[in-house]
Amino acid sequence: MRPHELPEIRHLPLFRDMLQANFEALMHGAYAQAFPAGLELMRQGDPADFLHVVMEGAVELYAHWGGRECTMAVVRPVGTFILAACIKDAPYLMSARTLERSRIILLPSSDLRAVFRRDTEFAVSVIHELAGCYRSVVRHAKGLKLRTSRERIASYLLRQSALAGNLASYGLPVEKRLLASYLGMTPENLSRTLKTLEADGVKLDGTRVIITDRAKLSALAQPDRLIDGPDSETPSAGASLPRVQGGD
Amino acid sequence: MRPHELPEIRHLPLFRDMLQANFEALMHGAYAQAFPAGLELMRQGDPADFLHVVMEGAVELYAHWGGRECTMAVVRPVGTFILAACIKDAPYLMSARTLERSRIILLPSSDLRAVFRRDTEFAVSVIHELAGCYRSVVRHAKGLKLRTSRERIASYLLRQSALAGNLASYGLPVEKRLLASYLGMTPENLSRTLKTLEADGVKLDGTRVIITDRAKLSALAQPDRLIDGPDSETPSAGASLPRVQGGD
DNA sequence: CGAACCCTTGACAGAAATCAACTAAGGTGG
DNA sequence: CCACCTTAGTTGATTTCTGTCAAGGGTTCG
Repeated sequence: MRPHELPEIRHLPLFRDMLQANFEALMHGAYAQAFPAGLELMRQGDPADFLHVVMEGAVELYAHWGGRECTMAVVRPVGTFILAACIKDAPYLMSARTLERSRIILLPSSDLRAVFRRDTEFAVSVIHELAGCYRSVVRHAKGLKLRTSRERIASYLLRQSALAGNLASYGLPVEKRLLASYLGMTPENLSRTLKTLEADGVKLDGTRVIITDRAKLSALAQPDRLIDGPDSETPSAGASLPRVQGGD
Repeated sequence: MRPHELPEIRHLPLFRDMLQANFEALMHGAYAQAFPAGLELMRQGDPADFLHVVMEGAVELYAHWGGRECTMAVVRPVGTFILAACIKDAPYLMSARTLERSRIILLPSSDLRAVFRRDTEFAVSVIHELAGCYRSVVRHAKGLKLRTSRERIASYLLRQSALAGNLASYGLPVEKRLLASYLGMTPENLSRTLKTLEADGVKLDGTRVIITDRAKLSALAQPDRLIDGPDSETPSAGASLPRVQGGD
């Protein structure tokens, strides 16, 4: 592990309140590893042996069933994933692969479970983390069930604009096909719908998003803090940049 | 609160491991209340002041946006809901209404937060509960994104059959329109698709489900423990009967 | 008995997946 | 440096699926 990484981890909401001794114990069993882009880190159904912390790069969490596949979330530095499976000592519900070359720290889940049993502050942090993850997925599910794909795209674009500081123009953080899968549609559908959205105040130039009429776009997307969420409640990554939507 | 209710609550996974003194403290601020059917218990966006424990009856958790509405879960005795919002002291993401006449116990969320800060065993229970809720919603989202509505219906019917002890015939625990909403479709769509499923090994007679060819139905539904879940991981309600799928 | 309400069915319109072809960009290897 | 290959993205044609609107049958409950 690199010298600058330890304090970065320590400052994560998940680890910042625990006793130093326990933090050190937890980190003692940890090890960092670099992975090339496109590597499958875990497959759904595998036993959960390690909590993963993304230090550099990006990781896609996805699910598959009956030959189909869909993106569930993207985790960026500094964020953690598969906390829930580690805690329950249960099989992963999602697979994970690197989207770029990534550095990831692995914490043995048995250590994790041992430490929160003796460190109440850490237990409270885990509780908050899980509650945040839970609410994040509920929001995702609400979006899928209540909004049309057109509305999901519009609100996604507005949400990203907000994350970029309410800029009218910003770059998409992920490939379009991944975005389509995350939003629950096919790439063809996304492509076509994006084109029709030009009439509603947003235009795409390659990977560049240009909001031409925010009011109009908002009228369509009807952003709602109970779906799109306030920044304060972004899941694992505290002040970082979960560009698609984190989660565990 | 009734005399028999306290031990029932005490035996819930969420409360069974905490210190007796803390359990008593928690219950001191609690009160039970009876509600008629069809009453809105809370509206999404409201502040989370009470953890709810369903002792009798049934509660529907649902979400709304832009004039639309959808069912997210049904909670039955003995189960809890909105734990996550209580912990984060954040607004509810879902509304709740009684489906039948129900008895519900309300625990002030401030007491809850105070107690798990000083009772590690309780904190660990909360962690497990939340992790279970999280995994439950992830499964729901996976079903929505990976399966067609036809497949969702088929696997739902098989899942319920399993809960009923793998009976070939059992009664639907909820109204069809609610089921449709839970499964992410319109009542009309459910009605029509159910009819076509007669060719795939399942028949409905009113509210009665009759599985005529389990192998054929399974081939269509392709039940998957990473979506449909093993019983052991049902969310809040331990050995109880979360007929649609619990959750918080 | 009447009024809701649930469920079903039909007809239709809209949305989305699928299949296929084509472009453009990036990377590889000669 | 160029030819080649791979892959993301777009576009079109088509089919399938799904939501919507409307009407009718059945049940429950006041």
